[in-house]
Order: sequence, then structure tokens, then C-alpha cells
Amino acid sequence: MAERDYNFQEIEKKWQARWINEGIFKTRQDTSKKKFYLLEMFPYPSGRLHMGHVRNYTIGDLMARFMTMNGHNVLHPMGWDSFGLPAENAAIQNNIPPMKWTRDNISHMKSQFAKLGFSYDWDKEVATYKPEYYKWNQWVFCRMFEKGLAYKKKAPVNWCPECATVLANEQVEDGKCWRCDSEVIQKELNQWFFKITVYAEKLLKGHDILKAGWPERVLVMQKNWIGRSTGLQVNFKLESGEDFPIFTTRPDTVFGVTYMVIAPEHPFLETIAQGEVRDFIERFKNQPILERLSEDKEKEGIDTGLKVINPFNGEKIPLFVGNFVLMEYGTGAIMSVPAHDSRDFAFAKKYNIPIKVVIDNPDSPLDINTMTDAYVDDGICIHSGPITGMNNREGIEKISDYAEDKGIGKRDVNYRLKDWLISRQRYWGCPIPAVYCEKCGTVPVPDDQLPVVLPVDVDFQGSSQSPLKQMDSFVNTTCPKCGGHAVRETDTMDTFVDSSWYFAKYTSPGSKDMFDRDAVNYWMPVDQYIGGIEHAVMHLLYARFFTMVLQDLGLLQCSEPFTRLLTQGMVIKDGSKMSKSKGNVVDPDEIIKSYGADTVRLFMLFASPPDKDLDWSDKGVEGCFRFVGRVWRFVEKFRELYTPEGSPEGVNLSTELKKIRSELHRTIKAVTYDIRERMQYNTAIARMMELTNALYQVPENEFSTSEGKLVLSEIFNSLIPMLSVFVPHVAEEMWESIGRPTLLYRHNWPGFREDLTVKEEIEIVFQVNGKNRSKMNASSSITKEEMEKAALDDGKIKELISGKQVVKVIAVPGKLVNVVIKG
RNA sequence: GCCCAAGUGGUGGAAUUGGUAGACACAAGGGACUUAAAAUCCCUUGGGCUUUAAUGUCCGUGCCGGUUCAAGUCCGGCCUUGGGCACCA
Repeated sequence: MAERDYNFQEIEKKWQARWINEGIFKTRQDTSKKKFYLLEMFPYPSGRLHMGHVRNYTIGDLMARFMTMNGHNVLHPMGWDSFGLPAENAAIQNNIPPMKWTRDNISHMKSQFAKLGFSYDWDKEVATYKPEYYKWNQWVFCRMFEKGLAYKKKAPVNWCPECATVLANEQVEDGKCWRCDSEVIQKELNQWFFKITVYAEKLLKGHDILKAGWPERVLVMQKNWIGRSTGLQVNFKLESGEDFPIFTTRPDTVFGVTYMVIAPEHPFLETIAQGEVRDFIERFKNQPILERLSEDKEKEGIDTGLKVINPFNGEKIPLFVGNFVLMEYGTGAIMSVPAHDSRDFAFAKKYNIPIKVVIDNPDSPLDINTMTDAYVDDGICIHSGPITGMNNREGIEKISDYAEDKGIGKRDVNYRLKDWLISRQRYWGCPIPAVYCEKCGTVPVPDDQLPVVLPVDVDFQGSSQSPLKQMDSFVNTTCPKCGGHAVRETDTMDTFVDSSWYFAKYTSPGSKDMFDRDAVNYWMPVDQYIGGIEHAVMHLLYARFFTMVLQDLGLLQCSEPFTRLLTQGMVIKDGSKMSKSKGNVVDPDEIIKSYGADTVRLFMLFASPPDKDLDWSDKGVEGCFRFVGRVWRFVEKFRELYTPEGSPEGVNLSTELKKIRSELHRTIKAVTYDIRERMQYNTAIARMMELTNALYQVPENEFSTSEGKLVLSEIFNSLIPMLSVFVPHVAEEMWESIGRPTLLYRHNWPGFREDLTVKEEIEIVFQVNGKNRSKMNASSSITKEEMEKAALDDGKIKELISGKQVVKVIAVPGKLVNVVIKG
């Protein structure tokens, strides 16, 4: 038999076709196996797959194949997050209908997926732009409306006066419109919200479930995003007698309040503010929030002339309007204690407001005249009525008790988390199913009239506004309640709504209902979710919220959608993220053409651990290609010696064969551990490279002996199945070439014998005061005592410690001995 | 600015629980094979110092300091880079 060259193009085509023909990726209902739902974040169909996608889906495919080989019943679906801004931009710029643009992109990207050999069950495909999908966005919206979880309120948007249109943050560059370059302003619109704040506590509580399977850092980010803080609501009063409540986390400083600040958009100001104050408010109401909060912008404020009364001491203090106070947080107003808050301190200095120390530094008393910044540490309360003399930590509790007692305040919890604004003044999205009737007000569209279908015959050329607004046939309708004339909501939903429940739809995409009960209960929750770290907060938080809502609606049994999460790093080239503008994009298609999908996949897994950024290198790809070839040639050379049932179990082996067999079992152990426990695929590949290098070191004639053939067979029976999760096509080809008739995809993952993984001889290092000075080879069964004795008997060590006092000897079993000396 | 990460040879990275820093790979250099080239196979490779050379010696994981017999790993303080910051998805 002649040795064949590694022809990856032929091999990959052949096996991709066979996998499809035999339908091996089709999910089967099999209750005899444990289910495993593996999900990768679905892509936005931007047109072409980029390396970030390839990386994400390669990691997913490895896990899907690994879990399948380990006897699990795996659900591994793929779909399209297909509503969004880019489709609309394409329509405006190139006059392509968003629907056509989206469909074309999906079909092209699907062909790219096919070339990579991913194990998706395409029967489970989901696309969010389809009415049969987004109908259920609308249906859930109606349920949430009924429960008061969907509501309308005023909220600012970025507005370009020139284009007369709402801009996404992305479309605002340096405060200017990206198309016409005119100044962007803020404008208040009446918009829809989901009341995610109701679930703040539950979202935090869920961390108890998630901490076993989610990266710590993601949970920390979510926790900080929700931003729970406990404190006191204090009932300040205006001079006029009106209530003026504020929330503070530092009630221990309430006697040091010297002014109050209110948000510019506070409704209270609308009636009273005039003149200069009015101008100030108008100026900052139009300032984009990001800019207003940015620390490099100076904090600005203006005295309203009004006075507020501190209920604790009756002091009258001035009320300012400040651009740094947010209407969304707390009550839209704050108390300011310049002596103990840096921002307040700077503000007080700027506007010449008095500063009053109420917490003293126990080590060195504070002096207002010499203070250059606020004192924010703990200390002793002074000039603070009932808590004077107390430690301020204790003071927080005592003053809260006091306030509740006197009825001038009550303990409260505040969250940084804001309700989810879902209204988008755009076309290519899921229509919000509401109508407005002059008589009946806001009316949700009844279930039997869902879905409210997004019209597709639209004109983008006329105006920059959402085309929906100009479509009389869409806008004009009848009121479901009274039958009179009504107009439809023309806003569409944030695309994050679409991606908040797609994982449940995958379980039964053909269902006429939202999803099939049995299927969703069998598969949910997702056992392993994989996607970019950039989604650590928003997408993952919204999906968790939505799952909780669905659970409360009785539609899902789980409260958390994703049991385990892997956040993969980005693909970098030349120090920055691959992007068109940087001109450092590597096209997956080209690399597949030159090296094959197997090599691309291998490199994606080898170049760095999955959760770290990956540095693209053309040379590195070549190295992976070389490794595949190296295994290929080894198998080609020896495949005739292979016997399918060959096993060296119980056979007397030469030293050389014993050594390589031990190496094999160590490799299987390490690769299995790296994949299953550590999710660190780069080291798993390195292990297999080491084994391959070792195979090349074995004298050829060793394998032609009868025992050698058995060892070789065991090697092939383990190495090729292991490789199949990394380089599935070439692994199948090698498997076939040694005469195995069945597909590797359904083969078992190889096992190993623990006793064979133990090295007979190990190296023990001898240190003196922590520095390596000598070493020896020893049997792996050497005891601690023997190690210590050997170290002290070692010539080199003896020399170094002679005349010195040995303080102690520390032995780490199997590793080293450290002799600590003095003098 | 706020929240979260990361920083190790010429390069990507390894070091699983505080225990031999640099596995594996790339690049570079050398050798074998070849008429030649490619491919392949084999060897060397963190830096400095010093005696023909060694089982020698010192330095070395962003910077400064600390804990420890022992620190890439733990603690405190910085610096730089990246992700997110609510309408990109």
C-alpha cells in the first residue's frame, strides 16, 4: 500500500457530505442518555463570518462532539439574530430591502458554516426576523403589559434636528450626527419599558445558582450593574412645606448636609424654575447623559434660591440644580455632605458653600481650614445629635433607628439598575403590539390578532424617519376594544428582546405555540453557553430576566437559562481587534482554502485558552497544519500493522513499548482533564503534540513486533478518536484508512488506566534557602523521609551547608527538598 | 470617570493547590536527505558573567513595596492595554 498525501480539500468535502447524508447531527429524543444542551451565541447575519465567529463556533463544536462521545444526548442548534440596524443602513445606502439583505446574508453565512464542518442540527434553525418567531415577542409583551411589567414613560433619545431622526449611540460621533455632522440634542419621547427592576433582587439571588458554572468576573460585573445599596430615605421638606425625600447610603453624615442637589429634568422644577435657572436646566436637559456623567467634564450647578429643611436639625440649606444628578436613580435629588464626599467637596469649593465636619479622624482631628479633600474614611461622629461620639458604622444603624422612630425617614434599598427601555424608533425590528385609541387609550393587540406583521414593501428613500410612520395602511387601524379609529405603535422592540428567549425556541422551532412544553422542559436550561465577554452584562442579564418572567408565566420550569457559561476572548491581529477600519481582517474562507477547516479549527483552539484573547498569526496556522500532517504521515506509515481488536493488556512489553504506552495513557488522562474540567484546549493539543513527538522517537522496528502492533493499535484507537473533536474531518479519514467502518462521531471517548499514567522515575530538586542547587532521579514511590535524607547526603548540598546551621528541612513529596540554613 | 479583566523569552503561550519559570508551538540558527529546491526528519535556542567548560554563577514573570523556608501565583500601592457603561449586536 502506498502512503497517501494529506489532501484536505478532498477529505473535508467527503466527510461533510457523509455527515449530512447520514444525518448524524440530527437530534434524537433518547431518554436513555443524559441530555446536554450546548449553545453558542447566535450571530447577527452581517454578511460574512469573521474569525470571532469561527472561534466561538469551533469551541462549541469541540464541546458538542466531546459530550456526544461521552454518551450524552446533545442539542446543538444554530440560528440568526436577524433584526437590527445594519440591515436598515444597507437599505438606506444601497437601496436593498432589509428582508432581502438579511436572507442573502444568512444563506451565504450558512454555506460558510458548511465548509467548517460544524455539527449543527439545522432542523432546529431559528431566525428572529420571521413573524412566526417574533409573534411570541409580542405575545409575551402583552402578558407583561397585563401584569404591569411593560409600561410607558418619557425618556430621552439622541435627536438630530437636521435629519429629524432618532440616532443610536453608535450613530453619534463626538456629539454630532454621523451623516450630516450637525449637533445632536436630547429629546424626550414617550417610550416603552420592561420593569426589570422588579426582578433586581431575584437576579442577584440567582447568583447562588450560577456561581458554580459562571466565571466569577461576569457575576461581579452583573452584581455591580444591578448595584444594590441599602440606606435611608430621609424626608427633607421644602420651606413651602412640600415633601422633598432623598435616598442616602450615608445617613451617618446627615448632620453635615450643607446643600441639596436636584436633577435638571426633575418634574418639580418645571413649575418653579425661571430665568438663569431655567436656562441652566434647558442646557443640561439637552446634554447627552454619557457626556453629563463623564468625569472629565466639570460638575456644574446653579442655586435655585429655594431652601430645604433638614428634619434632623431644622437647618435651612440651599437647593441647587446639578448636571451630575440623575433622575433615574433614587428620588432624582441628593443631599450633599462636602466634608465627607469628594465630589460634594469639589462642588462646595467651586460654589463657595459651607463645609461642616461631622465625622472626625480618631488619629488626627480634622480642620476645615486645612482640608484639601473630603474625609471619606471611618471615624467618630461629632456634632451629630443622637449619634455624637459613636463610631460612624454604628452611627448608620442608630441614626436609621432614630429616623424611623421619629417618622422622618425609613430604611430603603436602591438599585443602580434601570428599567429596560425597549422602544426603538426604527423599522427593522419586531413591532410593539399596541394601538392608541382616542377613547380607550393604550390598548394591547389581542392574541388572536398576533402577530402584528412588519410590512416588507417599504420605501427607504423618501425620508430618514422610520418608514412605518408614513405607512397609512400600517398606522391606521381599529381599536380592539371599541371598534373606533385607532393608530398603531410604530416603534419596534430592542433586538435584545429577540435574543432573550431564542434558546427556548430552539428546543421546538416548528411548534405552533411559543415552544413545545415537553421539549422545552426536557432540554432547558442550557447546560453550556458560549459567547463573547462583551455580552457579560446586557444580553446575559436580559436573558436571565426574560427567563424569570417566562417562569412566572408558567411557561418555563427553570429560573436561570444558562447553567454554565464560557466567555471567549476576542480575535486580535497586530495588537487590535480585527475590523474593516483597521484593515487587519483575515477572511476565514481564504484560510480554509489554503489549509483546510481542520487546521483553522486547530489553530483557533491552540493559539490561546478560550477565555483569553487570541492573537492571529499566519505562521502559527502553518505550525498547526504541520502537526496535522505529522499525525497523518505516522498513521499512513503504520496503518498496515493495525489490528482492530489489538490490545497490549496483559502482554509483556519491551522497555521502549512500556514507555510509549505509559505516555499514551498520561496523554489521554491529561487531554480528558483539560477538555472536561479546565476547558483549556491549547494545552490539550500540546499534550497530543508531545505524544506525537514521542511516537516519532520510538525506533521503527519496535512497532513491527507482535507486541508492538498491539501497542500501536491501542495508540490509534485512542489518539484518533481524541483528535476527532479538534480536527474531525482528517480524523474520520484516518479512522477509515486503518479499516474502521463506523463514524467517529458516535465512537466512545477513549479511557485510560490510572496505574499506567504513573511515571516510574521522577526528578527531585534539592534547594538551599529556596535556590536550586542540585537534583536526583528517584523512584516515584520515594517517601518524604527518604527525600530529606537523600538531600542531606547529596555532595553538593553537603558542601553548601557545611559549617552552617540547618534551621529546617522542608520536603514536598514528589517534587523537592528545601534545606534552610543560617550563618 | 465608573465596573471587570489582562500584562511571563524575539513571538503566541505553559506552569492544575504557594513548590524546578519558559511545556507545546512560531521565528531564528545548525545538520541529514536531495543534482537542486520545496517538503520531511533530527539537533540548538531567556539574558548576563566566567575558567578549554560546568552537576558553575548571577539576573529574570509590567513597576514599587510586603508576607513566606519558597511568590508568575497571596496582600497593599501604582502604570499600561483591552472589554462593558443601558439605542451596535
